[in-house]
Amino acid sequence: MAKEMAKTYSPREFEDRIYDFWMKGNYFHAEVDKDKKPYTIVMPPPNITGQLHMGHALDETLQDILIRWRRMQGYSALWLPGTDHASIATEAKIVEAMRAEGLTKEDLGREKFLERAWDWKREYGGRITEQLKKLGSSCDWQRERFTMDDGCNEAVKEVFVKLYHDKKIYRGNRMVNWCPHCGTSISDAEVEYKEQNGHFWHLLYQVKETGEYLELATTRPETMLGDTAVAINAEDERYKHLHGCHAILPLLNKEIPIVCDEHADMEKGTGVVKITPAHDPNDFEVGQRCNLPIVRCFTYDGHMTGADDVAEYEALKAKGNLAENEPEVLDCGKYAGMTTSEARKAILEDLKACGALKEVEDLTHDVGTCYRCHTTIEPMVSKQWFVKMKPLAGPAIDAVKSGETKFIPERFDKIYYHWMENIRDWCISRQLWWGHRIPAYYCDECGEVIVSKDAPEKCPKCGCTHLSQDEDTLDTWFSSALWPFSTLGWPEKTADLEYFYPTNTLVTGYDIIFFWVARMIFSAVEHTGKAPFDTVFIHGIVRDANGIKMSKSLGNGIDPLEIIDKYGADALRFFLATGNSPGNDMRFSEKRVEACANFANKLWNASRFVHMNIDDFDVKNELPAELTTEDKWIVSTLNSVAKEINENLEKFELGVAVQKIYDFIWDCFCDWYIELSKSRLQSEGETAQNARQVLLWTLEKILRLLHPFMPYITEEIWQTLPADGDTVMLAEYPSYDEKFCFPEAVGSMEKIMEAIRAIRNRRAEMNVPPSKKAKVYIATKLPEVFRSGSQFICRLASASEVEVGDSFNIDGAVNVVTADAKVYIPMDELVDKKAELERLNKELNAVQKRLAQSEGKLNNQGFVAKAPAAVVEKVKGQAQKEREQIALIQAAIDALN
RNA sequence: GGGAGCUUAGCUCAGCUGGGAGAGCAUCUGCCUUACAAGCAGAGGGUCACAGGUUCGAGCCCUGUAGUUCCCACCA
Repeated sequence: MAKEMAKTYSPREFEDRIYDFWMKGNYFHAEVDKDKKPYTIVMPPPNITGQLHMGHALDETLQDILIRWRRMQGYSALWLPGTDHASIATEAKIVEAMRAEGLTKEDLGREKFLERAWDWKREYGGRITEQLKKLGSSCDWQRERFTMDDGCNEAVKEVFVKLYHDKKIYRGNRMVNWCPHCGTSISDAEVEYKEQNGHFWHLLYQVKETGEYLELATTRPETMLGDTAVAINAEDERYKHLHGCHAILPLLNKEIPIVCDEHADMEKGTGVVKITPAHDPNDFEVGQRCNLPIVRCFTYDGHMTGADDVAEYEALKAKGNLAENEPEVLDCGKYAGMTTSEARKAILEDLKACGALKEVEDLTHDVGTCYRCHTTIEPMVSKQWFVKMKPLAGPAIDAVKSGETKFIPERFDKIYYHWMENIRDWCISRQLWWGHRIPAYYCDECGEVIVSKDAPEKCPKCGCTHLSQDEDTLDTWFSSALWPFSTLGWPEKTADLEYFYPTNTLVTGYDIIFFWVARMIFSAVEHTGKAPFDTVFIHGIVRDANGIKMSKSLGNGIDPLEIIDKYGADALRFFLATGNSPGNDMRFSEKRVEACANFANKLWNASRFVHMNIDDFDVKNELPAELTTEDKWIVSTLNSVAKEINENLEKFELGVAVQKIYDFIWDCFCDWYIELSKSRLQSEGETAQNARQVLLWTLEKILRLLHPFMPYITEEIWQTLPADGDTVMLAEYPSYDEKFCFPEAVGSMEKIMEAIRAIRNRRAEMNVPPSKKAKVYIATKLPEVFRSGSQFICRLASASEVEVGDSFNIDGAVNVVTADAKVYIPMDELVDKKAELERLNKELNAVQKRLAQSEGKLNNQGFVAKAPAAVVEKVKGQAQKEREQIALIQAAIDALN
């Protein structure tokens, strides 16, 4: 029955094989099962462009631990995997690949480009999921989804159309963040602010009416061509005489009004601000308030506008298709066609030449950059689609306030509230081809806008059949926001949706709370009426050994696959789960991974030991009728550990749980129980057989307990043991059981262990090798306990013989005092009286200190009156033991003198 | 400008509702004790950043300070 175990632990030999075994057994698949409770996790879909990194490894490991634990507890546990189409990242990859062939997007056209993109997806999109499998992820691969598959597309269109008709999606010219490199607008959340060294250029604009010069400062002088006003504060005494006057824009010699607006802060600089409504968010607002024209002087690919751009604008105007806030376009003349940075240089030179540049000041300021390509963002007025956030944010805030969804750790709810409460409308249109195309159609004839899931045949207004679909696609996060329910079949009312939704736990890093978590919450509340998950379990990022964020550009990333190859997936998982507390960053440490692999090796060898002892016998995986003290101790300890681990997991304290399993396996099982069992195993008949059964039973429980954390090794070992079932994955997770509680046996065992430790300690201090055995006398009030433990004292504390009694009077013996016993080890030749006295006095001192502490508490009326009775009792017990110990040590000292 | 986290052994970090400070690595000592030298048995090492406060009792709760990291914010 029992299979062999390989002599050495080499994870490479079995991890892939075990994963195949699970796949073949279909053990990851979850079904609607009315007899079970559902437990659902939807995987944060990694980008199809992605390579597995430590962040994924952490995220996946935490999810897999939770899902495996719940599955073993008997839940119908669904972990739904998938990938994200990652519009900007993927499109950039494909464009880059095309550049090598000398092709541009425009050369190919939309259709051909998309064909390439899908080819690319088919070829590389599965790479990341294959890598996830290496970690042992027990996802239901039958349900794998993609954010751009038909189902998700259906959900996206449904949501878009619905929101449009509810007036929660609108289209218009607004200030957006424009990335000249990616050639698209991006949302506020996608802008990363980075501190950069820059300059403050002080310019002089002459006032037409008075001839005086107004000094104003700017960090972006090239925008001056688009200035349509100069603003001052209405209250500013310095400039009251200028109300209604005009300034002359240098270089263009254009007359622009001097307006009064609250934006001009009297306390800052000169109190005069240039206003460029087309290229600055604040100025756009000023423009709206003061009714200023919007003049655009940058193209959407980061150059200065010229005659062509103006012609385009004029054509649009002639057709009567100018929308509200449509910016006018300036012919920048000599600057036309320059990049914005080239234009900056040229303009500054010209300003200097004409005396309009007063001075240059150095400064550091935060500059918005694109989170994908890190190009400086140009704020631009542009016609885009937006989601109106105010009506969505309120209910989403309530979902967390009411506790329907809770963040772990809790502090992240504050971050969430702050963002939601101050949220601005979400720009969702992207000037990209790879993504969900916006389901909006325009009548070529009358300009009517039709938003519908399917392309209309004719314009409902004028009947014209020439309609064209909006060229833009949606923000990737628009489809990710629907992920928890679109993947379960929404908008259809499927059985899956009914059973598995709302999902239970969302596991993700704090870095995408805004991008994703918040948007899933408001989307789910809006469209399903329910929060998408009950718990958001937040983790930090994995940094390198020096605490630096791992990044491609720094080249300090550590490839999880290499680590897996070297130490095994179990070791990596165990490392990621250990010492990692919710919401906090962690450092990668190869040393610690190695320590985790050593732990796996330890378990491997312990299992081999059990095998050695059961293979030639018919051993049942059940506890014998008669349990010895040490049996009861290990069974009872295991029972309490199982209880605590379940409690810790319920509270998402994975790191704490993992530490407890580690300690139990290494200390309790390996270092103590196995050692304790050896003498029994050498005997005959029932005694040995019972020991074998307890060993097997305990090991089997250990494998179950550890399985969610180290799935491979536990499965590999489990399958060599005589146990019921095909896989440890589906064995019941150990939980607290009152019938396995043996507090008395635990107490006795601990006393024996304390004595053993004390003896070992003394022997080690005196450098006595284990081979030198000595008789041990134990004076105690609990003779039965120590008599029953004498075999262990012999074996584990190098005693040749143990004699237990009330008291002994032995000269020239080494003394060891524990809380419950005084131990004499007669080793005349080794006893150094002076050193022995010194040690005893040191010990006496230490115990006296502790007694003083205990008595201090007991003499404190406040403590006795207010502390819980159990605590007071405990301290009383301690004080009593301490007094006894002092007496024993004192006696030993007296005997030596 | 606002907010959050962190500061515990030489290093990296745990420490769950307040009730005698822990792990891994490193260091030192002794062991090949027939599962494991990727090991066994021991040892040393901490004013829990600092200052107040609450409490019978504080690493843990409150206030402040310092250092550090991060997030948010339209400051020209």
